[in-house]
This record gives sequence, structure tokens and C-alpha cells, in this order.
Amino acid sequence: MGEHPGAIALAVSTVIFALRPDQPDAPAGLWLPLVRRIRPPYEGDWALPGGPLMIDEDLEDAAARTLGATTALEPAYLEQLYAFGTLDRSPEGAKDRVVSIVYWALVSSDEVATSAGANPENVSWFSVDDLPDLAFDHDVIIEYALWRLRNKVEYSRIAHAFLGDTFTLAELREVHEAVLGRSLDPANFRRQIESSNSVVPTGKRVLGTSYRPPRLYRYNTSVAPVDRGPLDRLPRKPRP
Amino acid sequence: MGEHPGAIALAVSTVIFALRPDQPDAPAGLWLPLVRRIRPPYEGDWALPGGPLMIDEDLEDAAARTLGATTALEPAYLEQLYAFGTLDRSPEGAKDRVVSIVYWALVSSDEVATSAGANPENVSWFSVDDLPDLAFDHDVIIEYALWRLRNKVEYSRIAHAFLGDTFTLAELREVHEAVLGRSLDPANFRRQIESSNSVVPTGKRVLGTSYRPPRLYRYNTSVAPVDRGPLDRLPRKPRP
DNA sequence: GGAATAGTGTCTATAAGACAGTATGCA
DNA sequence: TGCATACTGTCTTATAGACACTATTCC
Repeated sequence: MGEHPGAIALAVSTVIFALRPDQPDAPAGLWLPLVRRIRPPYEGDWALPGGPLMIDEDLEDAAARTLGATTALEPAYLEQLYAFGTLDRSPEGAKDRVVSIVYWALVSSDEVATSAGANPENVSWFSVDDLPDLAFDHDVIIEYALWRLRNKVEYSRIAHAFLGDTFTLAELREVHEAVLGRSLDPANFRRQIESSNSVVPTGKRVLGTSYRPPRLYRYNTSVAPVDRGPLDRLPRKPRP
Repeated sequence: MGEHPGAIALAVSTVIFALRPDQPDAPAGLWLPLVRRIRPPYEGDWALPGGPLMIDEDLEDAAARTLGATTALEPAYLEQLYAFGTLDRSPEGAKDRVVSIVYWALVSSDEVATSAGANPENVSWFSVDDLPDLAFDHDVIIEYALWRLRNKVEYSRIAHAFLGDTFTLAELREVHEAVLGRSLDPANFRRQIESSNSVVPTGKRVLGTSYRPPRLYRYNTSVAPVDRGPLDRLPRKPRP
């Protein structure tokens, strides 16, 4: 950064959330990958994955690209968070002026498990409850991303992004519980989800349980996960 | 724009909303100032006020600066809207790549009236219901700002930003009605506002009415207008 | 049948909306 | 006194939450 004194650099970073248990058979929590900085400022501290914006690349593509470079995954959900650009972001001040356009993403948990060994050098996953020393203002950025995630999970349909293709209502409820950090009434949760039409029953059930097997559901793709308002009029490449 | 081929320009623009009646004694509507473009692309079309970000200037300061240059006013409310950066924003494509960080602002209506003659050349105010041909993707940006404003007025306390120091509940209700585009029940509106504690009675009443004089209220500054979450941890200069 | 979880019914508290009705200041 | 608007009371409906209850599968 800051090779051209007097210029303002433009970077894109991404807060990538995955859901996974702290220990086996423990309740799941939120985790995110960070990159260790190998040069000043903040050498040795951890930072959000990201990098400069390419000249022929959309902002969202840049976020998805760094996500892929960090986790070898596709985002299940991706949304712009905020543009951070105060003068005090770098200890160098205006000499190292960087405006970061930050995205936040959700990745499916079972995919995280299968690609666990695919993490490049200098990348580690951390629980959001136990973060290391962070570079720049990345602590505030992560807090803000968490705040947005927790708000959004209550009024939109993004929780399924943490799950696989089919899932039980108990699994979906556990996602909500992990994100919100509190337990939810199974009866009321079921009613809320059913009345929102966000899932459809597959007709199948879970096999191999030692008790009554729960129904499996699939996400209802005919209902938009979030209302982005007029932003949906902007071009968006479909992601597989 | 685009003086350095291969570089990505960074601009800050602002959607500035004011409330004023279409004709005298008509119900108020939303208006905003636009700037006529005097060079290609989109020469002759209208665009949002804005310009390049200065090296030693915070994003929010840049938005407030262009607001002042356009309207000679201080923003009563100012919030970041979104960063727009798709490749197709300019007809030149990647050759004229501009990432715009857009803010939206509310200005007080009586101040607009007093500074009506202070508009610089090439600036005109338009009703949001009757916009002219717009440059770039500024039509989508304005639509999105309107969408945010209408959502936010329902669950936060920003409507008073359109009003002066003191106001009646009927005036505050008329602001909500103008923003939302529908009429509201005076009784229910009163209860909602009172239970939210966003206003406090001044003890004074309006003078010179030919009917029962309504109470005057003042905005309750001890309650935050909006919950910005962890963003409040970022440095912010107080605006007078 | 017992254990364990899936799934249902029902009551209560709270808030939003519709709308009738009362209060007050001035001509 | 009548008019116009300020302000209050009350009923209905929708929704969230608490929690008791029934259902189904495997052992």
C-alpha cells in the first residue's frame, strides 16, 4: 500500500462467516478466516482477507475472488457491508490513505469441513468470541458485520446459507440460535418459518435416528432471500 | 474523470432530500438538487452533486462539503448509502472506471426556503416524482436512497431533520405522510411518537390559529436518532 | 412400554390500525 | 353557539412468546 504518495488506494475486503462447533458435539458458533500480515504496519497482526480492486473487475467479483483465494469456496451469501475511509485508519495517516469497500459473506458449513486443508499459508480460522490482535480498524469492521448478520437473520432468509442442500427445522433453528446467541422456542420457530414460506418439505426424512425421524426441508428458491430494493436493478452475475 | 488510464477514480456523491410543497398550500413532497453536466459523457443530463475525494478528507466530510457547495446548507442528517462500482457505469467501460461512494442527506425545509437564491449555476431542484434524464446509474441510486429513506423513517427518528427547532405533532405527521406517500391516523401516530420518547413538549403553543392551538414539541436529543451499531465507534466530527 | 425428539394447541402480552367520541380556542 | 382542529378512549386484529400437550419412531 501507499506506493504512490498522494494517491488514495482502493481495496476490497471481505468478512467471511462460517458456522462450526468449537469442539465436537458442542453447540456451533461463528468462525471467520483471517490473514496474518507479514509487513508493516501492524506486522504480525491479523487482517481481513482482501486486496486492491482490479481495473476490470466488479466490486462484488473482487470480494468473491478474495473469498475464493482464502477459503477455496464459493459464497453462499454475499452483501456489501460499508465503505471505510477515515483518515486515521493507517498509522501513517494521509500518506497511506486506503479506502476499503468491505463485503460480508456466509459460506456453507459442510463445505468448510471438506476444504479444511485447502487453507493457504498465513490463513487461520478464529471464533468471533476469541479474536486475535487485529490490524487497522478491522475489529470495528468485524463487529459491524456481526451486528448486520444478527439483525438480518431476524428479518430475512439468509440462515440457510450456512446449511447444505436439505436440512431439518431443528438444524435451521440451531443456526439461528448460534447467530443470535440465545435459544429459541422450537414450536414458535417452526410456525414462524412455515408462515414465511422460506422452506418447502422434501417429503424425505432423516434416516438412522434412534427416535422419531424429522422431516427434511429444502430452501424455497422462488422467494427472494432478502429485499435489496432498487439495488436489484443493478447488474449481477449469477453465482453457481 | 479518467485522466490516468488504467486507474480507478474514487468519487463521493450525495443524494440531498428536502421537503417542500409543489405549489403553495399543496401537500409537501420530496425534492432534491441535481447538477447539469457540461461535458461528455451524458452532457446535458442531470447528475448527483459530488466530486473526487480529497486526500486529507474523510468520506463523510466530502459528502458534507459537496452538499454545502450545492445548497449552502448544513446536513440535518447524513448517512452513507452504498458504494457503486460496476464496470458498466460509464459508457466508456473500464477506460473511465469510477467507484462512487454515495451518501444521502436530509436538510431542513425552512432553511431551504431562506437560501433559495443561493443555488449556484447549473443546479436545479426537482421533485422525486418528476425527475429529468439522469447521467450514469444515478436513477438507480436515487431510487435506492428513496427506498432507504422510506424504510428508515418507519423505524428510526430522522423525520424531525426536515423540520425546524420546534414543531407540532401534525407537522411531524405531515413529514411522515410526505415521505411514505400515504396518510396516517393522527391518533395512532400521536401514540407511537409519544411512546417512542423522540419528542418532548416545550409547554408553548402555536399562536394565531383560528381554532384550538396545538402544542409545540422539541426533538429529544438525549435519544439517539438511529442505531448505527458498532459504526458509532468510528471517529465522527460533530456537525453544528 | 420407555426414551427421545418431532410436531401441535392454546393462552397471554403487546402492538398496530380503525374509528367514535370529547376538548378547546376563536369567530 | 358553531366550527375546526387538537386530543382521548376503545375495539379489533395480527404477532411474538411461554408452555402444556400429543405423535412417532427406535430400542
